[in-house]
Amino acid sequence: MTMKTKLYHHLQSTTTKNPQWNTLLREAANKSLFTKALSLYLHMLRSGASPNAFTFPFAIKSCAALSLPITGKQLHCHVFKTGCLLEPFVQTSLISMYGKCSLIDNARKLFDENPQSRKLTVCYNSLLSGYALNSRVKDVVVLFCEMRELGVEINGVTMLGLVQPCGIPGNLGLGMCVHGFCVKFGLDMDSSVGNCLLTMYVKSGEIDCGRKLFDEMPRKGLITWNAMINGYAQNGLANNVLELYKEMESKGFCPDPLTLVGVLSSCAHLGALSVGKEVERKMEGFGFSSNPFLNNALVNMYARCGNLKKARDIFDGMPVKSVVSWTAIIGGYGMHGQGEVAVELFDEMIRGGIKPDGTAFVSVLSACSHAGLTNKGLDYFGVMERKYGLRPGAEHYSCMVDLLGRAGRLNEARELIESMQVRADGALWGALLGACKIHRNVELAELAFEQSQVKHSKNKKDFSGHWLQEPNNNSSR
DNA sequence: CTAGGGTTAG
Repeated sequence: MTMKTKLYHHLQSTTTKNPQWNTLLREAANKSLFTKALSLYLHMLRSGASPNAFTFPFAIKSCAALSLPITGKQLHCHVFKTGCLLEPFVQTSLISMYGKCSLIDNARKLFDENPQSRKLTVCYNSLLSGYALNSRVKDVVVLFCEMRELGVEINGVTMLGLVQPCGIPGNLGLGMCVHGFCVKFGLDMDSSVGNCLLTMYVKSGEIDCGRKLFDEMPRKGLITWNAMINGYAQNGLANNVLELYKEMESKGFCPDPLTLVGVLSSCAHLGALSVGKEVERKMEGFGFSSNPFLNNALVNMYARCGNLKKARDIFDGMPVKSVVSWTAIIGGYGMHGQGEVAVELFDEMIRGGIKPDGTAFVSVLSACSHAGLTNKGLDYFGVMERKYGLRPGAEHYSCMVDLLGRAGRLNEARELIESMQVRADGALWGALLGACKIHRNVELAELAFEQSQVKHSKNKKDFSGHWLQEPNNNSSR
């Protein structure tokens, strides 16, 4: 091949093949085939074609979805070299990628480096959603105020960034204020904003507010129904879940995996095995059988309903087991008196390289407690903070009090309570009271009873929302 | 830029 033909081939590949690569990349990313999208991008580079402003966003999006910050940073370099950084489509995808990879400061830097950012709603929106994802509530509010001061248009996506972080406990006051803003901007009936507000209320435990909003929403979509169903499920209102699920089906909506997750978890709580089995058949019928969320919920459902064999079969058949899958099966063995199996599984999980979280420790500690494996439980409790850096919460102390209490080691239980750094809750006093009853310790029982009667407030710290001024009718929109 | 999900003692 002569120099001339080489050059010709090169030119042809960069000019005529570029649109083809872009199309393939876009299609892969839009189908959520992110690994494929990234490998297409690499193929493209190797073939000599040069990426452009229509290439980068899809590659960057794929990094964000796969949580690959290092590849993301490399893409940032490529963007810089090709001079596409000022393209809003490219810039917003980079900001979003940094936000999703928890590199929010990089996102901010990118936003600040481009003076054009402060004129565009989409740039603000991408940074807002990054702050929201990283629970940086104050930054969200400050940025929103800045938008209003500069007169940048506010749209539904802006409000999503504002509403999302209000679902975390303690932010409900701000959330209600934000809801007011949505109404004033006429965006509360925007379906995504409405769904987001609904989720915010149910996550804050304000299930009645959520239901009111749900009933008022004029155009309820599948996501709306799912948000309400899962809201009930997360608040332990399992009967409401089944009722609403029935209503949803009667209205002709077809459930998707998210619907069925909430329904299955409620079946688990109610011990409603027959409904659970019906859901399992539906899963198979709709082709959701390999959904890991649904399989975790299914393992939990069978375990809680007492069918440990079925739970174990599903668990064993799962190709990828997360800490949630392990927690479900460990808890299942634990609550049915097979603490030895639960402990073995817990150790097997650790040997397999899965890091236990606070919930996994709750399930193994309670398994030890039920099976009388007192010292084993004490070992786990010790290792929890020392080895895994997990600070025990009230729920862990409750398990420990239960564990020590059942073993008759009431003084140790008492000492443990006295040494606690977290506030005791009703469950802890209940566990102590139960132990006192078994071991006939009247004096300690009196104390436990007294304490268990104290109302344990849910620690709802309200933001006053005074950072936000009332919106003027003449600004924005 | 873009709304909804699984596991947790008593």
